[in-house]
Amino acid sequence: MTSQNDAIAAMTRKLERLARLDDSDRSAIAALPVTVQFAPSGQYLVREGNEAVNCCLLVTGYAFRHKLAQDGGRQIVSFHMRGDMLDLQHLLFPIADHNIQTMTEAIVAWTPCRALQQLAHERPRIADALWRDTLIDASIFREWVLNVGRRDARTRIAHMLCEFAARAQAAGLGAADRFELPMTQEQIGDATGLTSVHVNRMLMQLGAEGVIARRGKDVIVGDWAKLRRVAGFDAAYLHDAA
Amino acid sequence: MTSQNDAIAAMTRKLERLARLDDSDRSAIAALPVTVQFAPSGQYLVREGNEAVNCCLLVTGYAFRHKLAQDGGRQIVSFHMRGDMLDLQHLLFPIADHNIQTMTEAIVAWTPCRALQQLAHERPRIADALWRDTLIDASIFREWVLNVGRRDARTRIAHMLCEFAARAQAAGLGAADRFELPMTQEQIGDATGLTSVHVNRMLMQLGAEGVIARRGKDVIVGDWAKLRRVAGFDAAYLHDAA
DNA sequence: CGACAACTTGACGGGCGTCAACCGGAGTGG
DNA sequence: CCACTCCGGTTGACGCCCGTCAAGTTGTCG
Repeated sequence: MTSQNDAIAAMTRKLERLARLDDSDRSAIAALPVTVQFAPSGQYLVREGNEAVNCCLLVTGYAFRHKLAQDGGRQIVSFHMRGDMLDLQHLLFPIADHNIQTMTEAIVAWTPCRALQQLAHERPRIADALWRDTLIDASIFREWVLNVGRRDARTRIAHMLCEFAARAQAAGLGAADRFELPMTQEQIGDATGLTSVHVNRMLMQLGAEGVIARRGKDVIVGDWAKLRRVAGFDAAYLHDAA
Repeated sequence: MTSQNDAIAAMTRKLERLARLDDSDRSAIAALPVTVQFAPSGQYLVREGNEAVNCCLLVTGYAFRHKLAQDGGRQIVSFHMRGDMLDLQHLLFPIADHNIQTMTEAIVAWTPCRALQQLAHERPRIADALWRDTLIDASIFREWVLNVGRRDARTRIAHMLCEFAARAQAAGLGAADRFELPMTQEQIGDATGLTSVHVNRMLMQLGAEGVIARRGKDVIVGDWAKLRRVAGFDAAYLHDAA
């Protein structure tokens, strides 16, 4: 019960940041049929090739999208956190073209794609919000193409840290100079097109330079200006999603 | 005059492939205010940081999107051809987050973003078509992240060729085994995260293996099965846009 | 406290970048 | 009509960043 309300509240908060909603929009969102589910770490939420019937909202925890190359190599194409809607990329397609998997324990809320589509058809402001969210995702994908295509290992990882920190803070997670980095170094490697060994080398180097420090899964940013400089990070591509 | 009709026809054809339109949809599209422009090769159509007021349709010719890294490195994030709408990625944002540039001489048609937005609000089928188009672009971005992140040089280039051939054919350009490859090897390098020198080496190698042959700007595919195998190409991510 | 995943570190090798030279075709101007 | 220029393509030599392999350490959970 209460977790359903949490889910609705999370979605409303997210959409509210993307477009100006009125009360009737908010009550239409509240009327969505929602099923809440607990998911352990590593659970698949969407599988490539399967039909995406329900649309998934991440209420708590972290998840990531990934695709597999023919040789078995895995490429993570985005990370997701509390409040993110994970299936809008599939909203108008029958078949999923990538996988989504939890990275930690998570609570997810499912709602039928049909219901969301209908909401979008009836309510232009909600349609705009959903559409804008998918466009921000697309902008992030483009930045990732640049990241893996044209930056060296140290820069790539620094950039990934900047983006994750910015988004985490926008989602109300972590503090200005400290946030949780829930993924393993192998997952960082799969996101940046590197191996876990080399990710480790670069993280150690950034640590030795005093740019970041690590306490367990937490990252403490010692020098934001330098981290941004190393990363070549400009948050414009996040379009105020952060 | 006639080129305006060409532009409307091209857009209608494109949207028709993305959603089922009726006559009223078609006449609404035909009523869009359109300005047709000739653009020489290398012309910027959209600049990062500028406001995207008008939305651009590519009537003939080729174009590409790109972003610049801090060190001056350029990453091309997509190629575009006849019939593609180039600004839907900016439709709901004030500021462009990447550049779009022609790759050949081109004819482009401009229509106010506002007019398209309004059309989308009034006509759910057109909204679906436009939205679906942006989702396909996003799916292609994800595949490119995989391409530059997890495939070696030869595979990357082969994959890029497969995608371009598939999309060109869907756009009614080229034959089953021969198509124009309008970009320079440096542009191929910027799209695949390689240098033009290495692109050349790989193209020569694919030629020596009999997979492809080149006649000027044209590519002749000698062995489709092998090219697809080398590339690890599966067209599912194009979602029948090809 | 044992098992297992994740992290850490070192040695070595290769794929691709860098630099440099040369070639070939298309456009240009005398 | 030919010489000049320039851009793009082609090829070789060399070196480095990062992958690979392997061993050891730390941390966590049962």
